[in-house]
Amino acid sequence: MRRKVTLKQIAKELDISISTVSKSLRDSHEISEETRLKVKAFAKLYNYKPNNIALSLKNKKTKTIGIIIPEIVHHFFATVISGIEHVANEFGYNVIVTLSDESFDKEVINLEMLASGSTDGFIMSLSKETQLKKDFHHLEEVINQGMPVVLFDRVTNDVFCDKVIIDDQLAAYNATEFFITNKYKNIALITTVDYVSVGKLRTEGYLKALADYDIKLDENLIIKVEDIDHCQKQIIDLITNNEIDAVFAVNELFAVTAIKAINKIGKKVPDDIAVIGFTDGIISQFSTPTITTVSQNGIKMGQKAAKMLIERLEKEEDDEQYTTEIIETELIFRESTTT
Amino acid sequence: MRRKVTLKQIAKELDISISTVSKSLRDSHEISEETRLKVKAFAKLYNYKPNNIALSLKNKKTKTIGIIIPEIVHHFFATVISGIEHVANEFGYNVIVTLSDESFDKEVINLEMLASGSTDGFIMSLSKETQLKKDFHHLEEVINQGMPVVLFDRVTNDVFCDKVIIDDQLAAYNATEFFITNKYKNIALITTVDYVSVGKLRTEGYLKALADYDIKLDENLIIKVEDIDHCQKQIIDLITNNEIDAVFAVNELFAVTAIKAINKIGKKVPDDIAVIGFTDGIISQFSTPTITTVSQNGIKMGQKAAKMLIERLEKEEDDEQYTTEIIETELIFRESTTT
DNA sequence: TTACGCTACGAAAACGTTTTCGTGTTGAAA
DNA sequence: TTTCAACACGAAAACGTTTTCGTAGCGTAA
Repeated sequence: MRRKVTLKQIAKELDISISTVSKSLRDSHEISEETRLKVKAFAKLYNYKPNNIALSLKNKKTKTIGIIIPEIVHHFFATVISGIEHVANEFGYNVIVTLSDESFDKEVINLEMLASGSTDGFIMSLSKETQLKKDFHHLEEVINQGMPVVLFDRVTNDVFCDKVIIDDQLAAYNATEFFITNKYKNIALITTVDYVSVGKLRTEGYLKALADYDIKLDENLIIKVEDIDHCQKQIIDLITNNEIDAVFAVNELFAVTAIKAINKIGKKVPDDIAVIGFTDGIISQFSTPTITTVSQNGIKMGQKAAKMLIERLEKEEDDEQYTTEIIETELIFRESTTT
Repeated sequence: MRRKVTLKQIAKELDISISTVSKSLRDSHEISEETRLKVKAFAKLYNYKPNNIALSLKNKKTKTIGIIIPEIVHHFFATVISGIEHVANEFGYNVIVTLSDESFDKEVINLEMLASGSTDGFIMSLSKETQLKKDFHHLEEVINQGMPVVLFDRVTNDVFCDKVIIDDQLAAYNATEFFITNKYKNIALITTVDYVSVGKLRTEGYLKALADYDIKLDENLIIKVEDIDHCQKQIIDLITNNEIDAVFAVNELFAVTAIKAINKIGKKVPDDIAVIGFTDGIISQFSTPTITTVSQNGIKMGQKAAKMLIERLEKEEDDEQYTTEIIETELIFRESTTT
């Protein structure tokens, strides 16, 4: 077993000082060509690589980005990570991923762990519980310590930092508007409880579209799902007990569940009831019928977030000018709607 | 902006030595109660947290696990990460994730980056290109340097280390056997090219089942997909040009694509043609019909891999006894088959 | 001969910890 | 009064780098 070789060992072996070795490897002009080449040859032979930890300690930079998200087993978040990772890699950064499991406490613990020197900055999406509690002290703390934070998707106005979001309200508005202008009149909404920021915004978009087109709001056509794992009954009730011709769901899962419910009562998608979902994930692409959906482009969100963070990390003066980047969405038409 | 406070600053502020501060915080009996409490109060006030980097340097341990996988936008890998992350967290480890994008070079680069002090060990699944090239020097290198590696799912016999796999061959055998014993005779196989280790094993399981039950092998019923993004035509050809009553697909995507192809030519799943897939992911759960599939349990794989790695990390003497853990699979029956 | 300026290298500090060892002070036992 | 242990603390090394500064040796110009 050949342990990693250090500058000290090379120095000892070559009977020169550590400084000389370091300088040689960094091509300092202070060192004679002869020594320089000798050191480099030796280093190459022994496959010397500078120790990242030592470098981090010295430079007070880890070249590492901390990602804290509610969960990873969720296509959207996976795509965001993918986007972040690629940009990070390009700029010589690594990413360290932790999951909050939608828990406030875990989010705090993970944040504090990583903030103790492990990362240079954070890219986060808030846990449901955090959004519910509206407690952002942990974020303010790290920001106050000079660590940049970029929030994406599930963000809050109460924290001052860079953000990357989509215009959830507009996207929902557009989807609803599509239904309206295509003569659908009884448009149901399957959304989340209001404390989930994106759910609330999407609900608002739906409401605004109805209002703008003078369509009377029927509260019975709106359901707010609390527990995503047990949404089925709620959705079946909605479909069976109301005369509807269109469903707008604020995520894929609700959309596909709605479609299955519609099939179950003997109606057809899209002929009897049309469906639009949110998030262009695996389900939308492969369900039968494939689902018309609002594309969220997690990759692009991740890339943008990473770029914003790295840019802030690499410029020395910290300006307090925070920006909120809006990633454009588009309606992707598939089989669950007709035009 | 209140920067992170260090031992040195506390020492200076309290006019005592760094050692005393450190010992106080670690509840050393060497320190008088008075001093100890004073220091602790001060540390709490200023929210002192030991710097991870400094600790890593001193202890020669990072408490970090490196994960290198082909891609993250893939439900199975996401579940494995989830499993790893939770176990890691439980034991006080963080995980740092990098993606090889199925590229040998990126796998090597990432491995070397992280091996330079950033992590204590690795959990990996090999990239396709690596499996094709059969070049594992990078792995041998880090193992040789004393860093434990645990390979999962896409592994190789050429590297000596701990491994976590499922019995791909047996799982495929069982799926095929299910078809056979239920009177299906013309069983098609949609698999990958042979250099993907798991694809090859699953193919072997299929072949073995046919052989054991004296079913004549029809080469036309087997297709090996090279490019997963353009498998559609191949699959449609298979379905249209052959008299088949069952399809075994080595992943979800192939399975759902087959189902869509079957529907397109006017046949029904499962009545005309039954389908079994592999990997119990989102697609299998939400496609219409839902897909009978071999459950791979990525969570459990991740957990097991993390436990094996951490166990090796935490015991000082390194035995050279490597084990290969086999995670049991099960056939999950859904709507794409009848019994 | 003296003075000076290069060249080529080494010593040491710094990053933030932990830990070993040394030591001054105190109190009690002889 | 002397001796010794116990107590409470500090100095310093170590982890692996980079970088600043100091300097020995040498050649050259005055």
